[in-house]
Amino acid sequence: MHTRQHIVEAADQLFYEQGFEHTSFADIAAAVGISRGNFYYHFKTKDDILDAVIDLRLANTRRMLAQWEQQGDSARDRIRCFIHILIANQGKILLYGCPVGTLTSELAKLDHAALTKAGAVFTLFRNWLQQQFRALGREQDADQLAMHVLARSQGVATLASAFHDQTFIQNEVTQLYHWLDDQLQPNPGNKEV
Amino acid sequence: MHTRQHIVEAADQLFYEQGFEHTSFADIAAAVGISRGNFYYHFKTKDDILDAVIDLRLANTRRMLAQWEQQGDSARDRIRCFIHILIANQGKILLYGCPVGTLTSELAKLDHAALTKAGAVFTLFRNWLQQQFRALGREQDADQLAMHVLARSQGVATLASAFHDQTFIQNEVTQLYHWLDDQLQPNPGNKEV
DNA sequence: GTCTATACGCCGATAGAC
DNA sequence: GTCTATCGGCGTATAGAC
Repeated sequence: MHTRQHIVEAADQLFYEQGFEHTSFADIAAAVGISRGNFYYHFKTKDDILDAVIDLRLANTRRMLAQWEQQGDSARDRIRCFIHILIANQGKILLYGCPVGTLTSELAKLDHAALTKAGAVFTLFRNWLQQQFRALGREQDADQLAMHVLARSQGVATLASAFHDQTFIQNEVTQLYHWLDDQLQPNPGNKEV
Repeated sequence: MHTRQHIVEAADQLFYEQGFEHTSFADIAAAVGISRGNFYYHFKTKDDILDAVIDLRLANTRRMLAQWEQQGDSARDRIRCFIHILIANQGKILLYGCPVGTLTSELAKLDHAALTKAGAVFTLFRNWLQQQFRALGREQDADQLAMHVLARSQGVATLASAFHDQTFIQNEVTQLYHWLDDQLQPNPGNKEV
């Protein structure tokens, strides 16, 4: 029971830092402090571990979104919470990129069955952001705006990791905040969606 | 001589579609139509193949950028050439994402020595875009604008692949074109960059 | 230059003792 | 629940014939 959760948490971290395929049972076992054999009492296959890891990420994401929902005063502030992840997690992002984006990319290339499930984490963020933009009165293009924010964040994470550039994250986050405020007071001369 | 180039080209494609680590010598040998043993006459290690693949990508990128340099009438048109890759390669992008971004992400997680070299492809685009923005009179923030365009493109590729959404690419490319034109006629009310 | 045969290690997975 | 021992397969890489 306790061990199972330790395995999932260790795998979650290792899949992020080393990649899914590159992480072996030996790696996870060493991180948890158990033998390789004991492993199969808790999980039958490696794919089962991946499944559990994605479930953990889905649960963690739902909890985080719910927390922002209560914490943020306005939809604007809540969207800013999302954008702020780039700052809060910048240390890990500089080293390993975005955990959601890099996992889906890897699974896509592996043609792995869990790709759809991994993409569900993206969908959680997408729907949540969509909801916020609807609250801002952007019913018609709420989803487009949500995808735009997601894409901008992904790009920032990828480039920041590739160039190990922390200042770049700061710059882009500032621009994203400005972009968000531009969406609040629609300017007729502004061509941005 | 001839075989060597075949190997590099096949590896280039397979590394893109399947990932570097997931691609075995057997995969490349099968694609080229040679035996695994013959392989080692041309390359001593798998890392040597990766090195040659990155060299190929660097050369191809330089050629493409030089072509845009001649073809495009204005710096604006040349930057549009870059953005247009998302449309031109959308089929492969929907399946495998961006070849530059996904390779650097993978190598970063593998802690691979070739990571820096792989990042040089990004730098080629970055410097070229920087040059274009300088030609547009944006000397002071040319690099920031270049990184912004790179990041936006990366994000679009990642999300398009995750959601297999072709329309999303179209939308974001249109927005990028608008953003670019906004940079040409600086609007005092525009808070972007 | 290209082939076959093979060494050697790591991986995922299983069997069975404790 | 946890362990040790072990299997079969695939991976990179080597040796040597043609």
